[in-house]
Amino acid sequence: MKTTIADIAKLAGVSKATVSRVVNDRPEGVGPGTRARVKAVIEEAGYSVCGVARGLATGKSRSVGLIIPDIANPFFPQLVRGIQEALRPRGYGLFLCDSDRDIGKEKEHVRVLLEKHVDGVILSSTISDCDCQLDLLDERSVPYVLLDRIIEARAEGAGVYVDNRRGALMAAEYLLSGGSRRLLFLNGPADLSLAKLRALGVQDAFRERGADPASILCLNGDYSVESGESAVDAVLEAAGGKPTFDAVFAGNDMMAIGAMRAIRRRGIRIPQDVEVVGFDDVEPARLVEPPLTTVAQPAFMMGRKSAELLLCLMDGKKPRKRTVVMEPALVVRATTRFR
Amino acid sequence: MKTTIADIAKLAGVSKATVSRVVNDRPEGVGPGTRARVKAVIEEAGYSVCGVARGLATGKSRSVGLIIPDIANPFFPQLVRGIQEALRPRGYGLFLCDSDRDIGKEKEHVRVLLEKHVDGVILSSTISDCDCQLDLLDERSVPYVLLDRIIEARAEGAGVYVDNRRGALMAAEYLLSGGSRRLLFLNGPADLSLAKLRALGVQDAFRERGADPASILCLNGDYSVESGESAVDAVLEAAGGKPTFDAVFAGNDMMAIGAMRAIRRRGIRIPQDVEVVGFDDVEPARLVEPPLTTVAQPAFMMGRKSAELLLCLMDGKKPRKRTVVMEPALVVRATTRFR
DNA sequence: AATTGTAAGCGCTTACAATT
DNA sequence: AATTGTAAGCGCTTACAATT
Repeated sequence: MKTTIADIAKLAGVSKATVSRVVNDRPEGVGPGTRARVKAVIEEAGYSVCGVARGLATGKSRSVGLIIPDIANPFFPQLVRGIQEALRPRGYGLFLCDSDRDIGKEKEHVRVLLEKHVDGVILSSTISDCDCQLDLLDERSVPYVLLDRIIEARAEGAGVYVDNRRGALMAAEYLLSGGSRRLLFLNGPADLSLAKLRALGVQDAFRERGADPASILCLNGDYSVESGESAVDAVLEAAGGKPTFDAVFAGNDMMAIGAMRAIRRRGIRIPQDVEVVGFDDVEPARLVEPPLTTVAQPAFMMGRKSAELLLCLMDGKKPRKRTVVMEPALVVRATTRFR
Repeated sequence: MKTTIADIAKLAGVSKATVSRVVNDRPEGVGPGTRARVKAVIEEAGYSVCGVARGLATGKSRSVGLIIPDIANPFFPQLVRGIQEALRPRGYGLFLCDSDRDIGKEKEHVRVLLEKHVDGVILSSTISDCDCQLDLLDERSVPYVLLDRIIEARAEGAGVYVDNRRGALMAAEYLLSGGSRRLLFLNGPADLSLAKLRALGVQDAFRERGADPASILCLNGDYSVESGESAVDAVLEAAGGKPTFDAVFAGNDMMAIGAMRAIRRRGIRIPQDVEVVGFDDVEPARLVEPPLTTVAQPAFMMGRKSAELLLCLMDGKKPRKRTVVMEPALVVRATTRFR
């Protein structure tokens, strides 16, 4: 049977209030002798506080929810690791919710998290033009921070992102600098804000170089290897197997890897005939042949920052910056030619 | 401000008990007219039950904890997906805990989960010869199921595993059948029960073929690409760059991929000079060059099964089988020669 | 018998009072 | 002023009683 604070109180010969004070390490309000005695009894009895009773009394559950589109995409586990790193020392639990790229499930997850009375939510939303799930959070004034995926109606809200426009610009510029001109831009879903920003970044690079942005062949995938592979395959098929492009820039590494497969299957050489650049720098990027040149995101740091920001919000403090934008970095490997 | 069951009761002109009954869909005990009226009021007010108050009243939190060694290892996200699939329809929340391959953190996570009053725990432990974390669970009679990682002292307890011995046997047998005789067995950590079972499986295969199990060169890695790469590199270095083995069987795909890198860097050909077989069949396995032959684990199914088993235990029912062992399957790709 | 309400209780926290 | 205790309250569920 479980021990409660009342049992400890009786065993130590003090009131429940006193036990509560030592359990919560309140510096004021308990004499040193009493504190030691109560601590000994707690240790002895193997008592640990009941979080749900405490939660009901304080209105805080010491848990947060994380909603992501797809835990199988290796970018997200890094986010999770960063979040855990920030949360663990504070004793917060993390509810993981995979929305499976389905906005309906995402909303459902928000509802469940609300029932669980999480103190805050970190959201990497599956689409950028819907904020109804955030309305639910606002109604209950549950703080949240957006992570990786901007939601356009809340762009000014708390969030942690990479500078997507700049990351895409870096990739496109690098490709242009190597002489590539006919770009196949394999972007993510068109309605995603980060995809739009990256499209702008690619156009920036073209304009800077005096190249025509209208010449960019832009396709959309869903961030899976298959979507990248089939999109590029369709383009090659339509052109009779000859590449109508000399460079591919993909919205993530998995699609880039898919593109590489479609390209190499046709006997087209990477990087001699076609250069390829990805985005994210997940582990598979450096394992494929040839190793993938990509725009790295500091995923672990982004996760950690988002949790720190949320912690700050949950403490009722004003963060110095509500929106933090992190720097991408081009990692040159072997799917691009030597410059 | 938040609406409570008392607010709804007042608005609908009924007692809290009645509201509670309709919220929980108790078939008996509420007249159809009342039920409809209360439902309308709930809808109108946007009320949702407070899980923590309910949890205190019922002693159930409708949440479970999952502890895994490393979410960045692509095998585990599949487990997570399977678990979520089983949990979501029942409205259970999932606390994700990454032990970071550290038994100390693992124990700490159990303590935190106990404070959160989870109704059950799924544990993929980082070592096999310690069950002190399970003692904590037993003391509070919190049901748990072991997943993927057996803990030897509780081998008879609820658990979901793949048939590791048989999986290893299949891999070794396939290598022997192709004529490979000098095996480098790149196993996982030696104290892991599943690693011991796989070692037995490899020996079984050798004995069946009349080969000498003592001839197996066995090394241990930590399931990372780096550990596989450096282990094989050290062996090659010691032998002056010439392979002293004609086949590698690795304890997971990531180590197999590391081994491939070390091998190819020396100009040794796969599969002509050395065959390689992995374990797990995670996504990177089919993306590397050449695509990796591997022993597939039904990770998604294993996750789902473990959650179903836990659900069963939490409902206080006796599961038909406390231990479920799933079948591995050899997936032949291109790191082994054509048979 | 079906419907509805009363009231206690789940295990904590914390404002306030009482004691030293 | 520092230490300790009293008692109410957090928002539910549910056994039991009361009503129709």
